[in-house]
Amino acid sequence: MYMNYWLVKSEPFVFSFDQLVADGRSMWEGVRNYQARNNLRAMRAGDLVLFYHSNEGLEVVGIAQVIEEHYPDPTAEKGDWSVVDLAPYRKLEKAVSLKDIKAAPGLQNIGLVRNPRLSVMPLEEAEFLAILEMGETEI
DNA sequence: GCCAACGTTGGC
DNA sequence: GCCAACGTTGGC
Repeated sequence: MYMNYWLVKSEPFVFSFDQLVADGRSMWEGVRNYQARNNLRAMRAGDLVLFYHSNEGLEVVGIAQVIEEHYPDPTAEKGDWSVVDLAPYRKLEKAVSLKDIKAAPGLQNIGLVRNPRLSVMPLEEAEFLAILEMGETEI
């Protein structure tokens, strides 16, 4: 079975990975960027999603899993926006910093570096696995 | 807190 | 449909 890999960003003081763990699941709401929305719509149930803390932390801290594919964003008052539901999958043994990602061979083209403002992005399998390895975590 | 990069809006 | 102006994101 083919699986897609993704990375989402969240400001930890707004919604952290620990909060996702505490809640058990979360609707990924509020995306108002077309590229990010289209990425949400391409997510399939079971896909794994790296969870990155932006603004504070600046590190990948955990893995989430898509448990509900896209549906209309109930928080959108107008426009054509989507959400997915995510559940916590695993916390990384060791957080992987943006600095280390930038310094890693093979991660030079990762969306996180090339397009730092995009909040939902696809990852190559090799990129996903490289970050897991840096995080000393196996799936 | 600054500012660069990018996306969106709106006048023409 | 172009492009200038503006707003937002997010690293530093």
